[in-house]
Amino acid sequence: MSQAHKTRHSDAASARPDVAGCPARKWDTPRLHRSKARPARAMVAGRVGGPGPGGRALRGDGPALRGRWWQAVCRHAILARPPVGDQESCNHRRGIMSGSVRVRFAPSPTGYLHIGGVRTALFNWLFARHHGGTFILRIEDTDEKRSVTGAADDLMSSLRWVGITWDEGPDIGGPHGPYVQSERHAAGIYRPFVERLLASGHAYKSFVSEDELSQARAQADAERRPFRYRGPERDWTAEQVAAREATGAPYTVRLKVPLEGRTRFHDLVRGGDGIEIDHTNLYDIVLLKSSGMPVYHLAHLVDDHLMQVTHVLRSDEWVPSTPYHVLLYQAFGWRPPVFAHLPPILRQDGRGKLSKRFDDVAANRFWERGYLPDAMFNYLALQGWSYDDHTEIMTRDEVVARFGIERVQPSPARWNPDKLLDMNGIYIRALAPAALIAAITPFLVHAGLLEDPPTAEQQALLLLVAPLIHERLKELGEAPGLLEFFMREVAPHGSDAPLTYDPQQLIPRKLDAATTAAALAAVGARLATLDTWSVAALEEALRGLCATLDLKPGPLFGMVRVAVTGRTVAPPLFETLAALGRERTLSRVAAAHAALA
RNA sequence: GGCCCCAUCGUCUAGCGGCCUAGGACGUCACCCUCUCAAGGUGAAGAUCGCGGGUUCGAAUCCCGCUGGGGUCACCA
Repeated sequence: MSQAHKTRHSDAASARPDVAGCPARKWDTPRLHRSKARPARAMVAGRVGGPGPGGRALRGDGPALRGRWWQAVCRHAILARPPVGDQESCNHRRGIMSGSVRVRFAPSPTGYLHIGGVRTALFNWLFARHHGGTFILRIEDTDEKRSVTGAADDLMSSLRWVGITWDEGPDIGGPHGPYVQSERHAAGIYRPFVERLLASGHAYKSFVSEDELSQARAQADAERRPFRYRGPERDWTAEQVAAREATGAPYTVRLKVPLEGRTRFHDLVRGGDGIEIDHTNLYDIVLLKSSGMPVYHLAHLVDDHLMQVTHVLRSDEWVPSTPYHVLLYQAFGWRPPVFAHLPPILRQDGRGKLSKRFDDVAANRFWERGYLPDAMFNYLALQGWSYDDHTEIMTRDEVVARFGIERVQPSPARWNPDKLLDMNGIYIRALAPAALIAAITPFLVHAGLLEDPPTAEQQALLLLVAPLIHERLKELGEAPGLLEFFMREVAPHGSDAPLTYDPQQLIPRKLDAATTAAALAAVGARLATLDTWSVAALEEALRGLCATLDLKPGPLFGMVRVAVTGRTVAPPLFETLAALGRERTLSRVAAAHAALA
């Protein structure tokens, strides 16, 4: 696993961090390696099948093969059993095989996109790319009250940042546009479908007011019984409805859910016999608000049908409302898509879903926190999906080639920032030197350590200094703190106070101020006369001084480190001195010496 | 509360009836390397596979019950 990965993020490459305000970076081919990792038997390309069920990854030769093969067959048998009939189900299979898989990510623009949303988008994207299908982005903004202006743009840049690109979407259009529901509503797309349901008796106009509803709900709560609204209007005659409508009373359109029976649907992630719900647990959901705007249940379904979506991969929380959707498909006489409900990502403390209140998970903030998109991509791919028992670091292409719903777990994952951080470190270390400099420069500029753009002199310094912190970085945002003393004559940790010394730090353990001062004076004298200011010469000189002063390297180098950097933790000493230059080194050593007087 | 889903080390996971005295990774700890910190190396601790019943010659793997956790019950998505 130590050789370079040659192919990376094919179609995502050009869409890299062009996030608003996000610096463009140069993405060299990283050398991903971690010597601890095994030679990865799973990396053998032959194990990864081509697209389609027949060619899916049938890994694990030997006894496991049969099991996996059967599982694959069974999963597809599930596809073959949707409620509409054999002809239709064959289409499903054909769909996957012929590469006509169509999936979508359909967020609502109610604010920032969080990491769980990105994961849902990612799995859809991976599914589409793996099967050579189409990935659609659709904005579901049918909630006038909650929609936030600018949220859609923000959300798109979050997706682009991790390298998720769409084939059809609001900004690029496509054969089934527009891709924003409010625009589709304005275009009158949904109305005919409501009329159709009304005409066929699958839906009805409901005249209850919101007040009446909340009252009824409150009463049901008080009586500790479930509230499941079934409008009395569901049995009204056409005349009754017309009469009421003539009064100008506002109404909603509700789905007339059958009072009896059960509805079943299959789920690719869970498998088994599917999920079945008794109609007595359902109610007559609103399809059309009194404002005339369709509700999610109706809008998404009409759009999925019109956009010929074949597979719905969405978050777990939609399971309870899926029966309504199935009923709606039946009412329209349409073939439902294949459902796959993705496990949620739980909060770090495990209590509930991810939320901004408890974890810092706004997707659009990760780049500014110093995360690499590749690291995020890799981490997120592993939240609920795995390849085998040991392969974790994978390029985009590898994940695309290996991804499959069969290996998506039904059980929840938990947000694990430590793991992400570790991966980020791995990806940072894999950056080529030039890529590292490009990656950290915006952070240094932001911290006021570099001009924007950096001067030639600053660029030269970066070239010298960036490699010193390369393997010490886990977040790019740590760069300013680590490099600050190269660029400013100030105290560490962002303070504007001049460089000052804490004698406690300056004086090594078991030494006193006088000895330390004497040693620093000797260091100053020696370095002042050094012939060549190079790493090798510096090391030779300082090691020589150890003998002269009868000090061990630890204490001597330690005090010089504090003198020169103002801190006890810093990059390797000789490289640091070499980069800092003779003049600044000597003046700081002198200043430290003075501080001990 | 009703309904639904889920259940392997602290966390992410491997496991598809015998390859399991349960494998890997993160995190933790120790040691090595070493001018500090990292990185790297070696090793350790850490899971009676939530509990209880079955089925089976054999179960982490299949079935049932329980418990626990999560989701959902809007003119929000």
